[in-house]
Amino acid sequence: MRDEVDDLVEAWGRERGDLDLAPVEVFSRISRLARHLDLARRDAFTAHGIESWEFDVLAALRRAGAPYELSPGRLLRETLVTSGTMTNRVDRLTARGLVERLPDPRDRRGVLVRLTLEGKAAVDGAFEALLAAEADLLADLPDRDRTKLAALLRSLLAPFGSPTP
Amino acid sequence: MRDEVDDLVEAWGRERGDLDLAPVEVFSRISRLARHLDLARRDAFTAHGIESWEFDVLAALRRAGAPYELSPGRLLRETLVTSGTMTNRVDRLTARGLVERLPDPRDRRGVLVRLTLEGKAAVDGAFEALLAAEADLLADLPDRDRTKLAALLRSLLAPFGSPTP
DNA sequence: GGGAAGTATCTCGACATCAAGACATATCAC
DNA sequence: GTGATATGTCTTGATGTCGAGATACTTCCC
Repeated sequence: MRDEVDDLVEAWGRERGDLDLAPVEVFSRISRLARHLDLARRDAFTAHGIESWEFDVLAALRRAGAPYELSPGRLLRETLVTSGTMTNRVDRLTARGLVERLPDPRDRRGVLVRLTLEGKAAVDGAFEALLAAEADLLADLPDRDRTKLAALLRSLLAPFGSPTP
Repeated sequence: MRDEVDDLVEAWGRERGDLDLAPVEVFSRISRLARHLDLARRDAFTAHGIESWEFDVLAALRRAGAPYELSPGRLLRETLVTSGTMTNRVDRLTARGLVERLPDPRDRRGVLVRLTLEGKAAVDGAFEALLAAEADLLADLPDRDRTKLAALLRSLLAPFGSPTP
């Protein structure tokens, strides 16, 4: 089975036969898969009326467990966006009634963002749809290969370290 | 070795133990690796004075082979951006002297974008830097594992088909 | 306690991208 | 040939993100 990257590597090989293109075989595929996944995610979510950036925020709150509250600072570290962006996102999610802002009782500088019941329902539905769509993409891969793939990816990802201190 | 996604899966497992999280083990790692790679790319390129979007365009021209010419339409299919974006990018690359616009001799609606000598030097230097940076990330992975990883990724990517008709 | 430094959040301006439409030229059917 | 449709590129307006700065509160140290 041939893929887009085989073409890419072939073209580079013609032009720069002097270089070792082995890294491209791995990383180009990862980048391209990530792009296709973004589109698949988008599709899965629009069926549930939410967008990818909304899912990112709601999912972080959902994973935190009851009472589904996190500070904006924690949220921006989880989702890797800047503070200005997070303010904007929380504004829009509040307007849609999926989250609400509360004063932080332990720090009067701070705020807590809390999932509403409606937000919890939305993120749970969207997550199930996402898992279903992703499971489809893995349908042809034997369990054994899937496990091996996850392990190899882990060994590449682990050195980057966790972004949540 | 533990990675960010192990934490992620653990958190989801606590909250939604009813779901099969196997797809997350694969696709979350791919998405996160892609993000880290973007940053690594950015670093490798800034040392050579160009930005990631510039590399995407210049590399497409470079891979095409001499005389390093492609139409804007072809470029936007290669780089997956819209036509407005490509117009803007070619404008800026032209201003920097890395590419030039020529009328297409075979179609008077059309234009050809051609790499300048300066552009060719820039993209070649940047590509070598990128390969070096990526090779570093693979340093701890035995050749055999790297090959296996590339093959598994290919089997996921192939069904998406080639974007260049 | 009082002042300095640190932390948390929000505001504002700049910018790259997208989506839709405008315009010019090519291609096809008759 | 002529008209209708398709194609290729550029323009325009809206939007989301980033980065830097502003503001408010807390914490640390003397």
